Amino acid sequence: MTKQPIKTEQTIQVFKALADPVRLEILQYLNGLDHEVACGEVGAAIGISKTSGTYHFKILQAAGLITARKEAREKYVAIDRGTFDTVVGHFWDQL
Amino acid sequence: MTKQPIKTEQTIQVFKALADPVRLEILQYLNGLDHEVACGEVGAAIGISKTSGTYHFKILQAAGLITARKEAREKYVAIDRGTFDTVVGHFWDQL
DNA sequence: AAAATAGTTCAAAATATTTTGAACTATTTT
DNA sequence: AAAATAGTTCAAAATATTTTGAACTATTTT
Repeated sequence: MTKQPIKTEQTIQVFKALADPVRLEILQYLNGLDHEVACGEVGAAIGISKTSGTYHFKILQAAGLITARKEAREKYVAIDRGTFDTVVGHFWDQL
Repeated sequence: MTKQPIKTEQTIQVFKALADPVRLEILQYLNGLDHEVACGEVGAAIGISKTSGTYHFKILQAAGLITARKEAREKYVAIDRGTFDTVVGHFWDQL
């Protein structure tokens, strides 16, 4: 059971996802909660349009920084700190 | 003597600097060394043009990820792990 | 059944980043 | 003094990211 190396592509995807003020606001909002919330709640809280929300949540999810679960009409999102900790925590080692 | 909060702008600048394959290669090269080297050596090692080097080294330096010192004709660069550790290490705290 | 709600898709426009080459400055070598 | 070397500057072109609005799907409320 040896540790999996992290691919450069994943590292870049995560850093790109983190390198945007809107997405940092989303993460900040989610980080203050200990439960999932609907995308609409986040969007309303930080003042972005639905369309913009769809775009940014997709990037965060693809990077593994949030989890997303669609239930009927709504999509529930929550922060996923594991990806950050893994990718960023091992940055120097496997750079 | 309380810790300084890190501004969102700096966090974004650092993540943006890290979110590029050329710059990751530069950091990887520098990370394997324990001394400064001329920009030209790095550029030759990873196969980029002088112009491209100038562009990327400037971004890395502005983000605080490398130190740069001009001596006569050459510019010597070295990795600066402190910025990464500070900005990224405190990410969740002060998000 | 109609209206409202939550979110998505698509394409166009706006904006930001990266690459490229030519001309340049300053320094070192011949 | 001329040539070579290390890096910079500038502007244009190429590419990537972000924003916007209209039309849409699926679900829930009235």
